[in-house]
Amino acid sequence: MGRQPCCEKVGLKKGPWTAEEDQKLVTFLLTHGHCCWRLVPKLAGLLRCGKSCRLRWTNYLRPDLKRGLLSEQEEELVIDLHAQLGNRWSKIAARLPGRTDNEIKNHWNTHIKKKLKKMGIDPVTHRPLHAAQSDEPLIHQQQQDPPQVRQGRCDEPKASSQGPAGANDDEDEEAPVSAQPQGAASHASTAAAVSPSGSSPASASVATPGADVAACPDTIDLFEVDVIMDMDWAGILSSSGDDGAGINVDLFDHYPGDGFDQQVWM
DNA sequence: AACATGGTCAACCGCAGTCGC
DNA sequence: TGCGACTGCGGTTGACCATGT
Repeated sequence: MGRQPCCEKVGLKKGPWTAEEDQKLVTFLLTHGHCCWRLVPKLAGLLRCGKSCRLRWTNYLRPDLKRGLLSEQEEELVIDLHAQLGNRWSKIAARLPGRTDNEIKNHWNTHIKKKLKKMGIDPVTHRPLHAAQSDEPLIHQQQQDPPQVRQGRCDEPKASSQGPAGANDDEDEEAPVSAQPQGAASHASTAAAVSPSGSSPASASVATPGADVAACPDTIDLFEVDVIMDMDWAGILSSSGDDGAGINVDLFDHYPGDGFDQQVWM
């Protein structure tokens, strides 16, 4: 028997997020954090599944996200990391603070791939195209092993299995920069890192969190995302009913007075 | 000016891994 | 130990926008 779908599909909205939905989600997460994503949409008053909320948050709404094109340096790093890690975008993203796996994946597929091909390099093997089948050494020298990780995680037994090469599977700990994939990455640095360039088409209509920070209540340090994530959910849940169905939380109650200007988010 | 084509990127889908009971 | 629930990840899709004809 198959697993239940991640959410009851009935009545749930799909497709692009509206500014209003973004606002609800951001407001809720910044206020309460999330205990389990499944509950977030219910508590936040969204007709979305938790998965969709998580994706929207991690790929677009997180305050510590950089926006705009990858710099030359970042691009080089991506190529380098791809040569070592293969299509493990989340691992690669962990090395680029403020960038998401989705963003890097898209950039790879649309820009870097072409660029490499133009340069005569096979984007998969990172070898010169004409020598793709030969035993010629890889372009990126730091590869001790052939790209055994090739396409995705399925090739390795599992990350936690203390992989064959301990040296290789602990990228996480040796990551020079904030390797935490989630908001934990860089509270202090996030403020500086946030650069809501708003170059994305969608960003014109949705929140640009970095800019909004100042408008949020001072009771919440918006960059303490991971702290927020540890907030008292039990209390929230109990105060809002436990079946989640009849939850009726006024999201903006948590913003004292007019300290939070909803319009700022738009 | 209208249409066609290509590029970009946000969002979805489904599978795999992890955790708790 | 097995099972189910939940989360995370990578691949893919489709809508939107820009450019070319």
